[in-house]
Amino acid sequence: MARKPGVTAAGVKRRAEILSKAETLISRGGFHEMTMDSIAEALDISKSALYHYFKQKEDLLYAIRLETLQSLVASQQARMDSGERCIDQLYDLLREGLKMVSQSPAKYRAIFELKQKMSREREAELRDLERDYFHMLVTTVQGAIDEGSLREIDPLLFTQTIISMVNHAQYWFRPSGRMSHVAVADAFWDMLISGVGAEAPALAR
Amino acid sequence: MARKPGVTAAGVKRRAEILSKAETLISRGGFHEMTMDSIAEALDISKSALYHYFKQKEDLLYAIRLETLQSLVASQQARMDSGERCIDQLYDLLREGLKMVSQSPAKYRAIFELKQKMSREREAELRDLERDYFHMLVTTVQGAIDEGSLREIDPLLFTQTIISMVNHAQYWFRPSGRMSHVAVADAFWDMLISGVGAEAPALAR
Amino acid sequence: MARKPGVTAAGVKRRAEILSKAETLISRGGFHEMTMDSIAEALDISKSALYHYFKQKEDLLYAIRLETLQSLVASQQARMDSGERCIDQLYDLLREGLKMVSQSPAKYRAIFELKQKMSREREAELRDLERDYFHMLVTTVQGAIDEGSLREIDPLLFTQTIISMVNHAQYWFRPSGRMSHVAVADAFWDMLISGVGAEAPALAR
Amino acid sequence: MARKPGVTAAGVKRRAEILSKAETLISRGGFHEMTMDSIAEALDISKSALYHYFKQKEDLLYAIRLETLQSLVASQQARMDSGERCIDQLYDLLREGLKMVSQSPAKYRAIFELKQKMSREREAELRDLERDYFHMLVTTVQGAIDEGSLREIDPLLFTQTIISMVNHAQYWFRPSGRMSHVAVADAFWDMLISGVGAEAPALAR
DNA sequence: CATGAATGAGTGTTCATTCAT
DNA sequence: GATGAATGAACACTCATTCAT
Repeated sequence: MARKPGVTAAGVKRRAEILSKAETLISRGGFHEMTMDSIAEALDISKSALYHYFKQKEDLLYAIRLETLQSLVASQQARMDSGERCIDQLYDLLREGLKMVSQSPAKYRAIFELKQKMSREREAELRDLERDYFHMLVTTVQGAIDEGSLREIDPLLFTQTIISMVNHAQYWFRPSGRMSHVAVADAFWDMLISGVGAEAPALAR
Repeated sequence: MARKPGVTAAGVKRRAEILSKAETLISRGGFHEMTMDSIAEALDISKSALYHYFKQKEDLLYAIRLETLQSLVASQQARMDSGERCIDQLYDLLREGLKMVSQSPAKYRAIFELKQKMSREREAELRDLERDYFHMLVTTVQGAIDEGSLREIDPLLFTQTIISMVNHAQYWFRPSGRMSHVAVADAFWDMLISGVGAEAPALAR
Repeated sequence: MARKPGVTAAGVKRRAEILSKAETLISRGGFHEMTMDSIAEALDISKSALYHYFKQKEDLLYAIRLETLQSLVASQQARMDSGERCIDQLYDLLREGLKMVSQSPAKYRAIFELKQKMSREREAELRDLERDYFHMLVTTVQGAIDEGSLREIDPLLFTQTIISMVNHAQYWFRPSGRMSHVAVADAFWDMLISGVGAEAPALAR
Repeated sequence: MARKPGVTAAGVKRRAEILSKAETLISRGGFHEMTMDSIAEALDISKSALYHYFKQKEDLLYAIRLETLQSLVASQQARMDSGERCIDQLYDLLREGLKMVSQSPAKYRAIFELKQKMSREREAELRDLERDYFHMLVTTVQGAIDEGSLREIDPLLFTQTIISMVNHAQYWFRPSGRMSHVAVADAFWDMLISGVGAEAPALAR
């Protein structure tokens, strides 16, 4: 795990501050804007102090991705444990996802753009976690099919569709725009569930 | 004018080689992995030769984004001029987009992740081009509604949905996977048009 | 504050070494000959170590000019506080100036040729210091007039004359030459005070 | 001599344009601002064309210094041939010098700051020319002493004094200031000839 | 725990110069 | 004569990382 044990209370706090600042720096300017120097300067501590808590830059990246993924997994687990219908869980996922993207794009960048520069083992570990998360979602989609809420579609592709919508929102959604994130979620959901075709689905192909 | 590049046939070729190599480097590793050094080394030319064709790194980025956007605009324009039904144009867009993403992810990174580090004017110029492209798509969606192929949905959100699907595919689609890009396009299209809800749309909300 | 330089005794020493070496390099070859590389190499330290003490080349230039100006101001202040007659202070200024120019031309280059390439604020700050120094000299000249040692001449022009003599000496004076710097100062002083005209000043105009 | 023969009339003109532009670039920004690139760009010709007329940067510098010195020598020679009294020639020298410095500081920078980076022979050649010029001035000063216009002073030091005044003026004189260059010349001249001491020369030393 | 000192490998960029056409 | 192509050496500056105290 390679984490410095936050023995002191102050130490634990510091560690959290560092992680938080790192995320902030990633959120504006992306991956390469987050330098050890900039973190140290922003927190007004010495670079050496930084290396006390994270002995490599990779450790920081790893911690961010790990915690983000774990929180995603935890939220979904909570939904799955809630007894809600699967179809409702999926709607919640979409809405909460859009909320998160609009509030802290860094989180999503962390997941999708930080994959580089990590040691084999850690990369594998995180990839597994991601896979676990993806499987949870797919399972929920399958559950929605089984419970009769969704028709017989490809569960993987539908999962990717939801993720696409959420993830891509970071590039266009503005909280100050004409629609709230809830309104967007509802509109997306309506299109997904009912389809966009006219009555007689005179579709190409 | 005393300008440099692309007067000689050899020069034109070199410029193209550089651009192509730059795209390749962006496609694996993203923005910061494309260094002037790495391009020069990969093409086995001196860095100074590089600077003969592009006076700044930014110029390279600009050229890539510009040419990519222009080709996207041109394809869509071609579709709009073809006399095809709008709904069919949209399907083509989805399929061609997935094909492009799967074949050269760099193109899409170029559009969505290269936006930083550009001078005001150029950023504005590209943003306008992007807006133009987006408007073309929205217009086509509206056309599909008007021609009776799509029901009355929000044209902007549906456009974003298609773009999301295409763009996000760079993160998960593998040409060697179980489905071809055409199969994915068809499956996506089916979900979008017919909706994913079961008969009795006993949906949440 | 997390600032770097000059906390350790060793650090203070290094900083001084760097400044000194920078002055030396400026003295032979002027502004552009003083490169960060050449300083680092001459001191046998890494360039990064240099940047530990001075974050920009400009900072080095600034430090040199600042310290030089401050020492000039301090010397003149000392003379003004000494109770000496103003006329004697001016002679001292001339003699000390010639001494300084002959011993370390870099100091004077620093003042008169390093003005470029500095940020607005710093340039302004140094310009103010220069102005202060100039005003001190002018005040002393005026004092010499008031005390009856000089006739009613333009104080500014006479101040410029003294500065001219001192500054230009860097281009011709050699300590190994036929006259010592004291002899030069005396000869200059004699010409200035008594004038160079013959008895009957049969001057042009 | 190494000059490209300006065979064509257009060629001669080009050469002059280049020299002129080079001087302009030196005048603002000093020696290192004059790059072969900047000259070529400013004149809208290719760098290769530049190298047609001056095959090294040094040739340009040499040409500038040479022509400047030659024109200085020529002016002084003209004065010496004019039959004017030596003392009047010296006044003219001061006034013309101040005029030149105020109008084109580049000329003076060329003389005093361009000395570096020149091959042995050329440096020697120019140094000789400078020496010749200096000797002409010294001779004129001696002539003024001999003709009874100046008292018995050190001719070399007085010559340096005049040069100092002229040369240093580039650092403080502004044509738009309170005094014209003629007024400055007159004031300098008055101080020099009559001296600045009060009646009873109760001077230090 | 924390700091300042120090480093090596880049990273974008400039510049004088050469050469084939 | 003139141009575009190409180069190598420098240059200011950055960044992740190590170490003694």
